[in-house]
Amino acid sequence: MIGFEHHDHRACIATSVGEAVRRCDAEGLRLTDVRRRVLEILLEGHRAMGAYDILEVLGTEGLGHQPPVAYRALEFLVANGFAHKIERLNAFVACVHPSGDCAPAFLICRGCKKVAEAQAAPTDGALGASAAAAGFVIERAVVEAVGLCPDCQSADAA
Amino acid sequence: MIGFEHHDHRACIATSVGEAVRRCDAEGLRLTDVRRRVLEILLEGHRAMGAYDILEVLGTEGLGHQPPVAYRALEFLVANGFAHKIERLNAFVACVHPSGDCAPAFLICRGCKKVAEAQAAPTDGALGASAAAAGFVIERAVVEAVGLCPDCQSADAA
DNA sequence: TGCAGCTCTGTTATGTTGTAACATGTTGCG
DNA sequence: CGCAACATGTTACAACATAACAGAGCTGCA
Repeated sequence: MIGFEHHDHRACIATSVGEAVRRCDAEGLRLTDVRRRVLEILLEGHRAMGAYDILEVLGTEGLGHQPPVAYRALEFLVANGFAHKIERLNAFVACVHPSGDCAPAFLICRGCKKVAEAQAAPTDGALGASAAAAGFVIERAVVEAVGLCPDCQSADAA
Repeated sequence: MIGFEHHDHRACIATSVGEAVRRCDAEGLRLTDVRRRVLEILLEGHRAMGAYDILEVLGTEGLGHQPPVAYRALEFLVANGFAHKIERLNAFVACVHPSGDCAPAFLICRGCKKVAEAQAAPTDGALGASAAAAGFVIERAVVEAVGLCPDCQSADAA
């Protein structure tokens, strides 16, 4: 899992964007300026960002001032596994996994809004058993846990 | 789990409302007309309903025409465990458990919008382990799985 | 009884998030 | 080139949610 530990952001962004470029190339996807820039913005923030937050940044760079610009780029990124939507926050985060297929679980810090992405296998365990018993077929599942990250626990205690 | 099987709705509603009345009484909570009616509306629908759907019903009954009326009642119900919010749908469902404290997981049918509520223990298993490893303290977690219920699988196949 | 404090309700207005629809570029390919 | 497919720009609006304040009604207490 990529978590709350501090790390080299610059390198993290470069690596992730590089991966995205490579995968788009391999799969015939078009990582255009806007899409790439939105991915970078998400990676730079390394936290959940609203579509309008992103749009504001795009605006200052002359890459579009209207909501659909941001939403379309985000739709592309989410559809292709480069980013995820955090329903609870109406916000988006970059995916931390190079591969395209993941069943993410999120740890959302209510203090600093940072989001860590863990891997979950929600269809295993109690939920999968319940679903199977009910005859329900799970296609996608999201897990969103709210709590406090180590930094914010310290701040809270202080 | 309460799932997609057909059942006696009337009895289901009466039981749930009765439970709510009893618990509010015991805990000094005020289940007012609006709040009680909203709970009934959710139970009658037995599916995820938007705040504005509920407001529309309230409106025809002279119980308020403005968004805050519905949102306030829903806030009360959610805060006290009588209902849950489905983030993915921006919608609400009645809780099917008599007790006040549950860690719900939802099976959301993308065909008919019905929602089944299962119990999950998200803090166990892989997610709990990841969180512990990162030093993250989980306070609440929601699990929302999207798929097809048995009825809609049949309809899909047809 | 009266009134002080609280909770709940009613209402206006507005903020936030997300899309439909259509016009205009841009790219790749025969 | 000329077409088809995809991407972007723009307008307008729909859907979801809340801030802020006014008034009604209960509760407890002197």
